[in-house]
Amino acid sequence: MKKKPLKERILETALRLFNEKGFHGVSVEQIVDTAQTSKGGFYHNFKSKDELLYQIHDVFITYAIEKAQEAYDEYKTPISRLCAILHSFTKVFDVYQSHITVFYQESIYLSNSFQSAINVKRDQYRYLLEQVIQEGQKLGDFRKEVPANITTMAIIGMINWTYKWFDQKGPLTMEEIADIFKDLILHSLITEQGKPEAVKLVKSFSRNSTTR
Amino acid sequence: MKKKPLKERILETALRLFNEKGFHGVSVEQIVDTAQTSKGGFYHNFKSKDELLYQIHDVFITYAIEKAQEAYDEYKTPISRLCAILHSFTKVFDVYQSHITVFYQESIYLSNSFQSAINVKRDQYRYLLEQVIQEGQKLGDFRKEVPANITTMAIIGMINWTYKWFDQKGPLTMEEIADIFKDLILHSLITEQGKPEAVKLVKSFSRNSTTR
Amino acid sequence: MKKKPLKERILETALRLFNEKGFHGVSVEQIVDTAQTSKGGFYHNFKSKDELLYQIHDVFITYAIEKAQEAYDEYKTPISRLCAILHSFTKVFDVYQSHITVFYQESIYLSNSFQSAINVKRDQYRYLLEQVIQEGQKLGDFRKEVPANITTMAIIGMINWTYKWFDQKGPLTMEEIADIFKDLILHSLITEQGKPEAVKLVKSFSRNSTTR
Amino acid sequence: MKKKPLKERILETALRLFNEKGFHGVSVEQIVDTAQTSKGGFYHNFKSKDELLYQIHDVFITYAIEKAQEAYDEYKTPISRLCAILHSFTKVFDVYQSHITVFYQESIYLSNSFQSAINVKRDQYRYLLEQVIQEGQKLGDFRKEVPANITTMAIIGMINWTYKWFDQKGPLTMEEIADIFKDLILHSLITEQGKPEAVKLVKSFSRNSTTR
DNA sequence: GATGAATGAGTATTCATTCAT
DNA sequence: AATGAATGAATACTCATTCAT
Repeated sequence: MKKKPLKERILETALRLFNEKGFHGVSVEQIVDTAQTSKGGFYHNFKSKDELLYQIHDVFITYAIEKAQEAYDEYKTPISRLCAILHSFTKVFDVYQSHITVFYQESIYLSNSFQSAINVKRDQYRYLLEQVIQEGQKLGDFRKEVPANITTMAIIGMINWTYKWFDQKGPLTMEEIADIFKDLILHSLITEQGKPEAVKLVKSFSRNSTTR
Repeated sequence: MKKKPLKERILETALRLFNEKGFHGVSVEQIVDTAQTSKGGFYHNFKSKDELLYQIHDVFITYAIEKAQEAYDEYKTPISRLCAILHSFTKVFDVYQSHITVFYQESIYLSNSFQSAINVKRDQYRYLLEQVIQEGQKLGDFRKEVPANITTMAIIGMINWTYKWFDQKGPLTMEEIADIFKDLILHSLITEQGKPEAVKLVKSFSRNSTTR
Repeated sequence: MKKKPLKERILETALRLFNEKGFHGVSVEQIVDTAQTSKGGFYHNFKSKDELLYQIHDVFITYAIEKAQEAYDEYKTPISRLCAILHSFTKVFDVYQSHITVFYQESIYLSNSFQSAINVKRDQYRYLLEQVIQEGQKLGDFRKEVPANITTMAIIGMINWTYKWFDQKGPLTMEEIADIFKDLILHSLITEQGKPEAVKLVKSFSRNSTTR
Repeated sequence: MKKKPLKERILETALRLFNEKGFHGVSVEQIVDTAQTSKGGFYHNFKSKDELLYQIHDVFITYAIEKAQEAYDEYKTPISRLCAILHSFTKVFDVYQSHITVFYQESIYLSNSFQSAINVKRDQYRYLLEQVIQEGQKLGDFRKEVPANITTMAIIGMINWTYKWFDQKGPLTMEEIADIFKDLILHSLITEQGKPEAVKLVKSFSRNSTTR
């Protein structure tokens, strides 16, 4: 019956429960009962409930950076890279939706040492995106009027907030939403110079250009 | 010495503490000690710790809707209304930054009845913004290619996320950030038809138009 | 029925139980059950089980110093002072036998800060006795061949060890035992010069002197 | 690398740890980690943590009795026997200082059956010393005014208490301390008749006698 | 003989809430 | 209105012990 190793079983169970009721709404007892193990089994695998929370954070943020980095590496122009990074987030979302919720909702409760470990990776993610925007501005594809750092945070906010409202069973898939985000973000940043490339990546541009 | 009424003192103290350590990181005892009152004083004013959390939520969301509604009412065109609503958020931020953090961080821990009360108001806020976007699309000022509801959530995410990173002592004021957001959002939505009006509201448009 | 204040009731109950089963052999639950109160009642009065242990220590050692100091102050010669201090311990024993057992048995488990607080007082007690012996050696009443500090520890050992074997229901009272200790100790320390005074304080000396 | 047999390694490690932190301050896990073995290795050699504690007790008390008995057997007069027994304790101390601490500190936590096994040997030790004193009193070497049993406990207390304060790195060796104890004890017990023999065993007596 | 994952009863402690004063 | 002593259910965590390998 129980195929999966205990540690994994605990992690997944905890994740699901945290996602439903929040970190503080779930007791270790509930976790071990649901995961069909014992207190001992839990603490044999995790030093504390806090460490479990950290691991959930770490799994997600590590994966998110990895996917974003892959997206960055695969493409060579700022516009295509930006689109690819936005798109990469849909993959993260597919696999780790629950992690994301827990990540943004409960990170305040991580103990200090765990928190700084996470912040390092969080910053890496932000930095990657900011880089792409700066490169785009340098090359003249993106408007220079908006500061790269604030723009980065605006985009990150737009993306991250989806964890609050995205519904798996809703009318749109995460991929479709990502396409809309790409559309909005490219329109908000692109210069005349960048439009030809954008046309290939976002449908609405073509119409836009032809209309003109 | 203690000028303010007890209830207010408790609310403010709790808010500050919740903001620093999270709802679950603060006990009623800490609140009453810091607010220089007693357990009795607390429970005389609040039915439960949960109700206190609710009141914090309610104060903020009520104020946010009010300001957004004022902004809506004061202006008559979608473009100016959108700008005004974005701007209104800076006022909310100035007064209620701590509330906002608690609101987005801890709402999961509100008991069900409180949660639905809050959700009603939360939806009102969202609806107001969505209305403006739909009106703009109808009138041809905003692009119809992007769905109004997703766009609304994108904007809300962009704005709300600021509570995670905005720093009072940072280089930019909330007002300056709001101007950047206006710039980004208008560029992402506006049509050729809307540009003349946008020019008056956002600096960068003028440059944009003349360049062309 | 319950006349005594809760804190006192908990202290006495805990003391009795610790005395019987040792600090680690008694749970907070057992204490509160026996003392007819609740976990909350316990922790309202004591920060931790450790603090309770500390208080037991402190009550005893404070009383012991006080009685020894009184004995010291009441008499003026080293011989009479030594006898009085030995005698004072019987009073301490009468009132605090259980405390003593816990004190010597469990002090290793006090947390560091508590431990140093106790050690300060423990040293005071030792110092008082050592003073008396040094004074006696200076005046020529006590033999100078034995070092005062080791002699002090020998006496303290002799006295303290009684907690391991003294039996309230045994054939001898603590007072009678103290008389025997006085006898042994004076004989082990006294010089020819000191004997006249010792005669008045310990019976066996008279016989000793006349026989000669 | 690991020359010693596992059981011995565990015993020594446990002893050291118990000595530092007390029986309850050390977990089986800490023991096996420090001793570089496993839970299984532990329970293969000891039925329980309790049995390990018992073995520490037993090793020490058995050795102490053996040395005291050897001292008793080697000499034939009460005075020389008393001195030899006091001296024998220094040997025990050299080899088993940690055992002694654990013995006196933690014996309360031995389970009943183990406790009675230990008490039998403890009584043997006491009995041996009491015998010597009674013989001395019978022969007229020791004063009859003091009861043999209380005197025995006084001596045992004096000796045992050293485990609380003796410092390996202190100014005096255990042997020197034992000499002082011999001095004090003989002075406290000896009669005129016994003095000639005591002179040979304790330096200060000679001075004493000549002075007279 | 040896391992270490797993157990689960037991522990100290916290904390929102009540209520007599 | 205000106090703070008292409650007791709930919580995270420990640890001696077992057992399949």
